[in-house]
Amino acid sequence: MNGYDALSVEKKWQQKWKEMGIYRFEKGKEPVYSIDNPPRYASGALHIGHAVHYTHIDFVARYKRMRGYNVFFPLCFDVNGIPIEERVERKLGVTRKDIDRHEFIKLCKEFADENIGEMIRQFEMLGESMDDSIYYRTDADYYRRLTQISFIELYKKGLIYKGKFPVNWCPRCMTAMADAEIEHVNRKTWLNTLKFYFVDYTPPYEMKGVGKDERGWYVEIATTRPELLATCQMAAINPDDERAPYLAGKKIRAPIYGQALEIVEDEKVDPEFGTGIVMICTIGDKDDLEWAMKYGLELKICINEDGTLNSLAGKYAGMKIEEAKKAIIEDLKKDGYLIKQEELEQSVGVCWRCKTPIEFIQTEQWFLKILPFKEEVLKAANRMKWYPEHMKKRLEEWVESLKWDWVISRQRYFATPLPLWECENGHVVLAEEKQCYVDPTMDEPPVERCPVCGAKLKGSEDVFDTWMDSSISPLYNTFWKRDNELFKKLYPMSLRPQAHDIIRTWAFYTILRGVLLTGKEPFREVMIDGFILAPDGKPMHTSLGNVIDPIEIMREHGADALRYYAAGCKLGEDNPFRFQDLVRGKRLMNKIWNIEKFIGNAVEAKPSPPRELNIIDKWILSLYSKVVEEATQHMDSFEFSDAMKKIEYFIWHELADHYIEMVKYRVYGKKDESAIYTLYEIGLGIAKLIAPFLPFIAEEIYDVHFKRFEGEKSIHASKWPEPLLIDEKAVEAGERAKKVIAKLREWKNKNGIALNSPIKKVKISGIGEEAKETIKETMKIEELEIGGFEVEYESIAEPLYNKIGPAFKEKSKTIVEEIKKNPEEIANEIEEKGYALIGDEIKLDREFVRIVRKPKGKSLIEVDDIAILIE
RNA sequence: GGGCUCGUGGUCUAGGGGUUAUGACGUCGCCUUGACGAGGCGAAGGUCGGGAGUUCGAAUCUCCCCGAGCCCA
Repeated sequence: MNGYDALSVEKKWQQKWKEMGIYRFEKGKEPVYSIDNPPRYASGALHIGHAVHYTHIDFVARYKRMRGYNVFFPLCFDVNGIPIEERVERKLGVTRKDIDRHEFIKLCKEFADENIGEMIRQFEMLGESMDDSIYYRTDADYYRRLTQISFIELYKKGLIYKGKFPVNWCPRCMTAMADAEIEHVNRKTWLNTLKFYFVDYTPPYEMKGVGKDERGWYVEIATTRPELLATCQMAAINPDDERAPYLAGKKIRAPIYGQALEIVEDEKVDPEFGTGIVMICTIGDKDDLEWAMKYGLELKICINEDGTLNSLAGKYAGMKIEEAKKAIIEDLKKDGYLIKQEELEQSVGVCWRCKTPIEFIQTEQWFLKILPFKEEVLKAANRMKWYPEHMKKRLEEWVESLKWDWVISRQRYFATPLPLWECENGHVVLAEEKQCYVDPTMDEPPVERCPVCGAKLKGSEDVFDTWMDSSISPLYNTFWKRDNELFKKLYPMSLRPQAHDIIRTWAFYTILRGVLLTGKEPFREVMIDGFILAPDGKPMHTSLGNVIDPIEIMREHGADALRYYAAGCKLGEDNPFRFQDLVRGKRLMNKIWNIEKFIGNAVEAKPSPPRELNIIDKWILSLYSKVVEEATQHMDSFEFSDAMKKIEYFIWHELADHYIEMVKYRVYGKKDESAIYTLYEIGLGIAKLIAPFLPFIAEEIYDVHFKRFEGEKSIHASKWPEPLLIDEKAVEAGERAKKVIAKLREWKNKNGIALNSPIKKVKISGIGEEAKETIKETMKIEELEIGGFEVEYESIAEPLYNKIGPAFKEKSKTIVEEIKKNPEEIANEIEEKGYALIGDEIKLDREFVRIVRKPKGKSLIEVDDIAILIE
């Protein structure tokens, strides 16, 4: 009855908050807490992982605001790159090469625009307190301008170069790809075992993988890529292989093409794979490339940009890779080179969008030097605080393993253009900073002709890898190149929140760019989130049918319920989605709602501190104050689940279960000023404590019960609570009263007595008088005596393991056993003599045991050393 | 194959050297008392993925194995 109606309340505040505009960053106001909010990729629906991550970020934003910070938390979208191009291509059934470049870009922008409106709506539903007055999108001129300016600066510093270099290439998308864009999938393929005849060598005897036929002796080599035979330059065998002494250094001939290959020893060769001897083409996969570097092989590439073979491939030139593979296998068979074909499960690098296998090809690309800056990046990473700390290791491992520079150019359309023109002789003219944003495919160069050779200039058609855009978000956010004064104040940013899958991309590139362009790390703290898994603990996949839609969850249970789940997800860990958390969250909210209703009914005017506080009020205020302290500490280190748990336990199991029961007699009718004051302070305080987590219900509670007495128009513009008082004596007395009352309630329950039915006479021994009235009134005891009856106590010794262990080592076990066997005797002995004798020689001092007093007798109710007698 | 992380009652989770192992969801029993039955009281249920080791003592540390996640190869 009168439960909390989340859905209608949330709808109301979504609307009102928009009108109120309370989440505004104010330029110049200190102190600032700035969040490098991940720009949401403008591809469409919010998934549950996004929902939880952005909710975590919102916890921080709301908390910091309440702590008095001027919070910078932008509403922002990432609108560059291949996924949007892909969507548009698929939607229109075309490839971008079919339409005009600028027409295509326009279509991409329109596609993004359509999504952004819906995504803003989703953020509102979630209760995100992002600030739309500092809105940005990464495809806007004002943003791309910075990408270009940063390129110009890096170029002038000599960190950019153009080079021929083998790059990952998707033959379908016709673009170079960063390693990060490559997915690995398992595919079935044929492993072909081929004969490579020796040039002029006769092995001493037949061995595994070495055979002889009418044409002579040969080595068997297994390969999945026979179409690359033309570029084959070496073969290798593991030095531990027993055949190595006979084969290493010998020469063999590649089938069909006939070039001679030397067999080398290399421990990277897996002796178990195929025949244990591999052929090395310069560029088949990354291992090949490493070998090519290691042995200084010439880079021979037989695959073109469009996935056809070039003239190196001889008669197979012009064929597509798969076609050529089939043809060459036919020829190998025909010519007697093919020994056998086996099916093989193989991990293949594919384009993350279109799943076409990636090839290495030689292209002209632009590079940003990163290899010389590994140390600096690591140092910068060390100056930042990582939550959780172990995430930093992932970055370190990545940086240390880097082998080549960053390919920053792409052959795409929907991204930031490189701000440069080139002449036919390869001279480069950079755009001027003031020209940016500039699109060299449309705009004029700053000079008419090449200043070096006078040739005509042509605008670059290359665009940037979108990480070039993403990794300047802290520079954009701190007004770099827009307002130098602000930049000096705001950079580095306070916090980078992100997920653990892009440590090697977003985090790394951002730190690198920050270091290269400013000499400083881009943020002070990094908060790394894990993934949200399906309820079954597996990653969510449409094909597995285990996808959870956050929008549906919110429509059914409300955003606060979803946020309650998010609060239970530990930072940095992968969490399965838990429907049970929604249930618990809703119950908690209902509980809080009713507590606040009780408090609201009791309070008529804003109470001032009373002349004297009741001891029970001091008790609950102390517990409350401790929770405030603990929650604050947890929030400061992004331990949301710990904070939430502490707050929740206090609200439900201290405030509701005990305090409110104990205070009712002073509220009904009497309006005790100490009680009203306490209820008001805690009622308001807990609403504030839950405000970052459950912003909707917190606001509604504030609006209904507290706003008329408080100054702020929204709880989210109010101050985070401070501890009020901590009185250990009151805590002790309150805890004892709580135990007595709990025991009496339990006793009533067990005896089928209604909780509010009176008890005639109760005697209690073992507590003081402080809380006598509370116990008497709460339990409706007509006559309560403290003391007033003889209780026999017995002392019991309990072993203190952490004391006994280090002192007695291997004898500890016996001692503990003895104590457990005769707890009373040992306690008595220690109380009399100061020590107890165990066996003949072990003297057990008082410091090794805890002596507990317990009432003796069965007709009593006992809690610890308290005895209760009901007559 | 490598780096990092995780594996605790039916389910999810806390705890990361000291011995009745936290709580939630679910289950069972009792209780309509003036904030709340979306509540209260109580109960059953785990020996902490498996194995070995270090230690007086291990869910907690070390090693190996098994399973999972992310990234990389």
